[in-house]
Amino acid sequence: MSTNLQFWIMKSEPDVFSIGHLEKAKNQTTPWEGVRNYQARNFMRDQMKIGDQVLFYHSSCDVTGVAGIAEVTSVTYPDPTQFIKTSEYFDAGATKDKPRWFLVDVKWQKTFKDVITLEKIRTAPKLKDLTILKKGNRLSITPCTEAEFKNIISLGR
DNA sequence: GCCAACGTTGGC
DNA sequence: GCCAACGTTGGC
Repeated sequence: MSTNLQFWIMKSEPDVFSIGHLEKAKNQTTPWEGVRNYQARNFMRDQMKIGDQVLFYHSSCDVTGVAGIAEVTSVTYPDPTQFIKTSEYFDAGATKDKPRWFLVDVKWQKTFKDVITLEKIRTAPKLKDLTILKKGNRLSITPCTEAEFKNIISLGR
């Protein structure tokens, strides 16, 4: 594994878009559209690279936690939904010349048999510094270390 | 449904 | 540039 790869946790509400949706999507790939937070946007625009590994997190649902693995499969490009007037993600302040929102494509890799629950993650001593566990953290995209990434996956075994 | 925490907006 | 008001996130 190349050492310049980065590791991420990306949240999605499974009622809207789950790991199952991603697995069944065309090419098992989706543009990660709808992010309207500057910090999360900046991660996609400035830091994500093809091959980066993603933990797919289910939020605001019955069983919250990491539901599977995905991978970044595109370079950054403007989120097309910001230009679509009828879209809930439409942004009147964005133009094609000066887009405001950027995204990457994400491809399905694996769906865990059981969701690795937030509770399990929270009680793992090695994961005590994980960003999503910090008080008040609501960011939908956060980086994690390779060690944290592997530790989370190991909780499912 | 509640509510803490955070981000954004807009008046000044 | 400050900050109050408002909107959103997301666990519970």
